[in-house]
Amino acid sequence: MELEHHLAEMHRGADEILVESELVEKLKKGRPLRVKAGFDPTAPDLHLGHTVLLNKMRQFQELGHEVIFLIGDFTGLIGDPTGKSATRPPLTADEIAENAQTYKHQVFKILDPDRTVVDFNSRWMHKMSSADMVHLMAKHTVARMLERDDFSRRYASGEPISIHEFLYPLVQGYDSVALRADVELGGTDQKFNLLVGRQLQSQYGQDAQVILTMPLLEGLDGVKKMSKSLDNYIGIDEPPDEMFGKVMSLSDELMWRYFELLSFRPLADIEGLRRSIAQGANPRDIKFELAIEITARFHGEQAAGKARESFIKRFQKNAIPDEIDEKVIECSGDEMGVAHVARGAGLASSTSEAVRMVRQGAVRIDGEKVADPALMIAKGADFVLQVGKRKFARVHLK
RNA sequence: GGAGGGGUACCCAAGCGGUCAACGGGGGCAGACUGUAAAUCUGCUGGCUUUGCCUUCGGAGGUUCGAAUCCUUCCCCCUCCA
Repeated sequence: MELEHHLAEMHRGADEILVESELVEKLKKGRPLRVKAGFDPTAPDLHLGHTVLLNKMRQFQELGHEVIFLIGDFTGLIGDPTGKSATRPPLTADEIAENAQTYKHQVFKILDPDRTVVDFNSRWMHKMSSADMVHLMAKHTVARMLERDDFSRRYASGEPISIHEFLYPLVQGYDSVALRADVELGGTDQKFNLLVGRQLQSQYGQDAQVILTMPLLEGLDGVKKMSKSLDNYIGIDEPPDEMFGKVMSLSDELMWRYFELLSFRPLADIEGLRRSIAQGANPRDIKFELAIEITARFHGEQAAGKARESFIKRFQKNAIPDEIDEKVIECSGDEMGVAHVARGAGLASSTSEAVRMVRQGAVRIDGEKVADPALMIAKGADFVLQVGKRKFARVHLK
């Protein structure tokens, strides 16, 4: 009974569990499992996409298992294999330590700190000798490496593959050996690497880990995976209003995906919500529920409620939100052009862009549309400046 | 080591001496419409002291009244052969 419940929980949201029978065997032993999940040290700003995995880790903790939050600082030193940009400068020890702190701060909004071991793969990788490294490399073949989708695709289409990229799966797999992991969690894109871990463990005489993959969460665009570099993410440190607003901007279709992967509500509940829309409920109201649940998780119930209020105010009543940033802008002469003010207030990234915004009718002062890009504002003025639908600032020209 | 192909704005991709801040597509942003969204339509999409000026087509030089386009050289990537 107990076992079946365990398994059912583990299956929730999961894409694959390999090999399930081995998982059952491991569970039957009755001891807590060592569950590993690796994270990249260079991107300590977590977003909701990462939390899909964190939620799963938390679930394992709740089921009584030991979770290892592994920071791949060694792997990070090698450099990003898929990055097109110039080689990433290696992180210093200080930077890594700092990132680790940020990680902890963010991760423990979801994980239970008392039941989480934070570790770094440099702990064993730095000690590894060149000879050991050669031994490790000897455990895998080029042909098998090329089985990996992205490698084979790149190879076939003539894109470069650096030798060191082959080290990635090996090192990650070796981490499982070093940690004697029973289970490794990861995104579906990690499947290959996770499987290498299994293989290496057997070759090093250990029981192979079970792997559990979680789907990748699509970003705000609904197509590509959520990522910082694509700027389609919701960061878990974002202010409540921002977070709420972003969830509300999801398309109706995408909303269900978020319910599935991020909500803690029982699946039956979510089915109920779907039915209510079929029966004529406004999808917007259902989206409110999602936005509240997610915002409350990171900012508390109260902040979530407030975010909802200001959202309604801003969009449904088209009013100016209560809490907006105040900006004091230094005015050198007697007056200053709107475009400069907008740039100065951080509402446009360049003067040229600000001018464009005005021409497109996207700029408002105290709710009034600005028509002339050359409009001058007198020194000492106080007003609310709006660029587009969501960018506001209360400005004082000093 | 040899032969060939290629490096253009966020991405893809035209252009191959002036009319090029650079066609087209994607993406993004804005406006209209909506339910906030999607779809659709329209516009914008290097910067600035914005009816004008400045910097951009892998880097550096050069030819020219004038270069993304021609020449030299360097760097990088790909393919085939060894």
